[in-house]
Amino acid sequence: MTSITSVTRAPRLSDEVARQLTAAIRSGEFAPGARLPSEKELAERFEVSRMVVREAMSRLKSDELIDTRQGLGAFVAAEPGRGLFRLEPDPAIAKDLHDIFQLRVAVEGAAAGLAAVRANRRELAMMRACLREMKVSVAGREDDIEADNRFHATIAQASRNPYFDRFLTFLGANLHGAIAKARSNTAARHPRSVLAVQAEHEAVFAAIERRDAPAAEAAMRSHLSAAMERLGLGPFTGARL
Amino acid sequence: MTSITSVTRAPRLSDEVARQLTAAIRSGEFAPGARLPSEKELAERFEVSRMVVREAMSRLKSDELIDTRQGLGAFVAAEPGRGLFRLEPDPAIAKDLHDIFQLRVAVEGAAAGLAAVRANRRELAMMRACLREMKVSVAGREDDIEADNRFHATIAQASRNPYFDRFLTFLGANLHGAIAKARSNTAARHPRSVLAVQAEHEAVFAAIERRDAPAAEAAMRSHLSAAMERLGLGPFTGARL
DNA sequence: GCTGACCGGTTATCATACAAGTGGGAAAGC
DNA sequence: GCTTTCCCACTTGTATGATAACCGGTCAGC
Repeated sequence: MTSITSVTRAPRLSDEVARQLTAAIRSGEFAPGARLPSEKELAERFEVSRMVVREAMSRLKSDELIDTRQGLGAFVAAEPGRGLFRLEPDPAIAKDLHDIFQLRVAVEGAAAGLAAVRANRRELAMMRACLREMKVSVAGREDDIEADNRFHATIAQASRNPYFDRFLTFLGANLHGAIAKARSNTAARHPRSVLAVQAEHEAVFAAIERRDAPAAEAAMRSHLSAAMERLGLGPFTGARL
Repeated sequence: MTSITSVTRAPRLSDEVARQLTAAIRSGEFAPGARLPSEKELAERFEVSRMVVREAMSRLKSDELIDTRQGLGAFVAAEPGRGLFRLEPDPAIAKDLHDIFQLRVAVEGAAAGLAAVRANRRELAMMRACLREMKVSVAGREDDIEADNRFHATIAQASRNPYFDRFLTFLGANLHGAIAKARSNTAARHPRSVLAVQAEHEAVFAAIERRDAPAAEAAMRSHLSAAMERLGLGPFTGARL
């Protein structure tokens, strides 16, 4: 047995039905406001039980692609996909990774600017603690991703805008896996870049601490843009603040 | 019959079950990786049929909150909610509206900066056309929301980053309803503010046309921040670029 | 012309049954 | 005692059929 690989598990029927219906709606085959065929009819067309169709519809409902009313039928939502922002599970393509990271740079930069205005003593103390912790690690020639993430998360919270916080957490969760992979490819970080990261972090914090919003935003963008380059994603190429 | 109001339609059972399960997972009652009770057990606990539970689970699956495997059970995802960013259907609260709009300011500002670098001739022509169209409307003392939206959408596309584009479309869809309501409250726009809007748009376009990214970003932020104030949402309070 | 009961079709829910996958433990073999 | 095999309980996936609630239109009755 030489070329064994993971077997392809049979996909669930409801997944497949949901996929096809979603595609049909997104492609405009069913226009907004149009009525979908009845569950019975769809069940016959897909050659599955009505339950499978119902489960698929249930998912479309939670994605706000359709709207159902008892006795009437299922209708394509006026704005299909509103209220929902999705990212593909694992952005393997470097271009996508670059684009998502770019979005993060913009948002987290603005978050740092807000944090400079709004951060309270507790949050400043937290950032300071993270910096200290990372500094210790730098001395030991390794990086402390844990403290790094905490530092960024604290800034997001200090923006006092829960939507910034939530969106950055969301982007982070989607980037972390890909970043870890990219990092393992480019071998371990050089001690030099560890030092650079530390300096960048300190620049961000210094600006926040002295309540200098533009400087904080610029420092954060500069830091993240440098991080992009370290990961081999190319520069930010946005506005140089 | 004085105080008649729209009746509260009985919520679907599967909605309610999905809501409670989602809350339980988000609150950490079921930790990541933990196994949920079986469908049978949940059905008994909620006093509904197994079908209802299955439909609810189906939605949690599509939200990537849980993962099910035949014969084993349902498990909370390692990172619940990763890959999905949701906004509440109708952010009625002014604070939320302000926060979401603030996020838009940050992202669309950056998009304008990117557009200044990357916009091609076709996109510049499109922006110019929108400006002309709005100018005509200004002369007639009314605003052209259609052309306004198209102008902003073109800038988002010109950023050449599909994630900026998609995210701004997403935010726009969620804000439009609330904005329309806020606008009807503050009566019709004054002719003065219509003129101001036109001037702001032209400033944004001028910066993009001369490939001045920082100026484009600043102009867009200034424009959107002014829009926030016109809607009674307060200023942006971010970094002044 | 208007009202109101009725009807066919649709979704929502329930109950039950069977198929298929999983893991553990009983039972058999050594 | 140890290993291997097989069986069984449990779980999710799918199918079927039935009932309730709901909706829009129809049509008899007035």
